[in-house]
Amino acid sequence: MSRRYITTAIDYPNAPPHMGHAMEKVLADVCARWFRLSGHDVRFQTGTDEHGIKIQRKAEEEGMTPQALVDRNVPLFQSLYSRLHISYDVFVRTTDREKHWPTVQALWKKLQEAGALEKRTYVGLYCAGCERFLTKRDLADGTCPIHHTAPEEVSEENWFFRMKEKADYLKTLLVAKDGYVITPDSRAHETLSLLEQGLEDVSFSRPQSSLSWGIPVPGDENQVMYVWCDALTNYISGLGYFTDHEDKSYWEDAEVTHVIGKDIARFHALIWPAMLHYAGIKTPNRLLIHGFLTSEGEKMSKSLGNVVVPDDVIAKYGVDPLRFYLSHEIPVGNDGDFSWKRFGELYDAKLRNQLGNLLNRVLVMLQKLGGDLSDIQNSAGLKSIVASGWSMYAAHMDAFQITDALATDVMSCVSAGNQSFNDKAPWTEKDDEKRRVILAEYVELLRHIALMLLPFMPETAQKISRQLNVPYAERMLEKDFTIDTVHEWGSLKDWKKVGIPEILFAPVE
RNA sequence: CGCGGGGUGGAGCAGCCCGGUAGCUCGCGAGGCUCAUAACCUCGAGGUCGGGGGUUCAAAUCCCUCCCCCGCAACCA
Repeated sequence: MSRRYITTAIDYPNAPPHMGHAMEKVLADVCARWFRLSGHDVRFQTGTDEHGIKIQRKAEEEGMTPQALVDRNVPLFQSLYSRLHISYDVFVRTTDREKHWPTVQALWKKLQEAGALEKRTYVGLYCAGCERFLTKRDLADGTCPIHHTAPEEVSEENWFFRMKEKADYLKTLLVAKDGYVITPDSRAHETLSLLEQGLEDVSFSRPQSSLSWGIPVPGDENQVMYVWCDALTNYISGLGYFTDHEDKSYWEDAEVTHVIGKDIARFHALIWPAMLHYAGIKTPNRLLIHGFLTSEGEKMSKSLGNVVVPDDVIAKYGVDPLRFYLSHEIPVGNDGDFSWKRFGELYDAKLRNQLGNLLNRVLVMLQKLGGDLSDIQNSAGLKSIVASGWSMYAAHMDAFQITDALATDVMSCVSAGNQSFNDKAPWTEKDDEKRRVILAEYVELLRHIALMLLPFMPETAQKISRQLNVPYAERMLEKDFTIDTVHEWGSLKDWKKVGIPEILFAPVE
């Protein structure tokens, strides 16, 4: 058994969560559940990034303190994730002064000791209307595109992170692909290309006067940390680094995977390893980078009015169909689309007609014969379908190709089941005992399908297993449940009888 | 020359790195079955793989070039 530590990005709670948030968490959860199921000792962490100017401003607009704003919004994320059955172990809030701040401030000091930080004067183009610095790229004809005024040159003191120093180190790290992997490859290439273009040192703090909602820089009370040292550090503050409850085992002795979106890929790929290297901490093992969701083919935006709220989908179809859609439709690394039409098609074709119907047709017939399961055979050749299904499935899951695992490997077991069932045509068999023995094979097939579905649709996996009356059904969602002893054909000797068939996925609309 | 992604049957995608009968899902049409959630199974129609040029016995796949689309990133302007 090896240790695995998997994290998501921490969300910015200046507004309620949307489908993009759900997608990332489901992806990470599918991975975490697969890790556990295949016998690893897993720690899964998520959280919220609660500081920064946007929160500060949003709070002002709403006439409340920033703390009150995040205290109001963070539970929206937590409650969504609990409804989505995101099986995280730790939830880090960057405003947590007990658990998060001490690590961040300690890391800051380490960086300082290592010579990574240097105070400089930053000169930038400041737009008074926006109350922020603009880059040349933001400008339209030399003026702010929003306020149409020329920004003024303003200088302020910042602590800078000496990123340039680590360019060679990072290049070596990326090229070696040894212990530090960026998935998918295209993102690794992009990162290298960024490196080739040359790195700039990064502003790590702002004066209190321009950013007050953040963690104070230790030993320099007029400075507040900018996002990087604050937010990225959540990955180790959740492990209590540099405190008296430090647990390095899930970092030093674990395979560390950060699941993040493409928007923050470059920061995770460059700044974070550089920080860790300065501080003498090992780099994470893998960045798993996902794309973005569009809605009905267009960019999700408030002004277009096409922002999809996970709750609407959950209310209509339920949690597992949503998890299924996200895992089935959007290959890791690609952008994906959320389409109600496509959702409905998938729900009907895959979940109701193929999966639900297979379960039902088998179970109803067997139940009429008393449901006895003794003597599970392999006359329909299902054993080899299951065996090769498991092997492809495991390979895909281990390679984070979860779309292939679900859409190809699991669904082809389902489809092979329906196919074989038609060929065998047990309803034409007049001898009850012979018919029962045939049916028992399909029940065993379904047991395996449910196991394979577990990372994707935990609740459904359990429902199927309950209908099948599998002995482990009640404990299969526990974190120490593994497939180790149960993924072999006919391995369940104490399984005697099936349960009551029920409709798994009801028609919607 | 900013960077990146993409253009494959009606729709959505895979295949491209490592050239060799163009594949999957949905949808559509015909037939079969009737155990089952009008579900299941089989067969079929439909593509000169964005255009042009090159390399090669052979190109969706490699090289050059042109055209077109989408982002530069998540609710915030």
